Amino acid sequence: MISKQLTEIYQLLFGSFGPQHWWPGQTRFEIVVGAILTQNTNWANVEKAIANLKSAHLLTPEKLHNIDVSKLAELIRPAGYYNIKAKRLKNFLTWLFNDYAGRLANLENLGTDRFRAELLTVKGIGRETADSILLYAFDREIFVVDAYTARIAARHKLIEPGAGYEQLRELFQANLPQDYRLFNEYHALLVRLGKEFCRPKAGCADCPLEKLPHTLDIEYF
DNA sequence: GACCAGGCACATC
DNA sequence: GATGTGCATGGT
Repeated sequence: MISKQLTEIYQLLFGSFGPQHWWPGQTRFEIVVGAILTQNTNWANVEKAIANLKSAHLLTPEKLHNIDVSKLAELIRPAGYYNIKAKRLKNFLTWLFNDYAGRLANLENLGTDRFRAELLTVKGIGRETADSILLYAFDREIFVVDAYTARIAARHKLIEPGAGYEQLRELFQANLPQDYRLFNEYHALLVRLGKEFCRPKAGCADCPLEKLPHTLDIEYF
């Protein structure tokens, strides 16, 4: 059974790495901003951008909604793709202010399906970003899929090669206990594993999943 | 200097 | 629906 394999993987990862304390962010808004800034970008660079926003005392929906997009772009420059990401942050804020009075708390009333669908209408918020916001900022039972998740699932033959985002999300989401704390920790552990053992040029020596069935010659993407 | 990093939108077939 | 491209910084 898939659920048994997923549970075994989780136990091996947690036993080896321990709790990852995700999401690394002080406030719900900081989590949302981080989710957008980390798109295809190393987290260390995102931290620099967020530090800039904090230093300028701009890390609130009101402040970011009101500052000039070019000023915002300059502040988040270390995160890379800074022009497009500044627009994406603005798109989120425009939606938040137009439809929800600029208050994240007003989003709490949304059912998860509706919430996800609405996030996906914002240009610049795709599936992974939406799901990260839902899980890590709003404690919704949505499993976040990223490049590491896909690599690891492929490497351990949990899913057919070529599976898409929704199939991967379904794999984890439907075969685990419905607990946002578990989804939170599991995804964080997969990223930890991916960074250390399941990336180009990384070896499998001392990988916590070394003894599980796997293949080395997978395509990275 | 090449390669990579917790994606996404858009064009094109 | 699948595939290709632009977007950009900072670490290895």
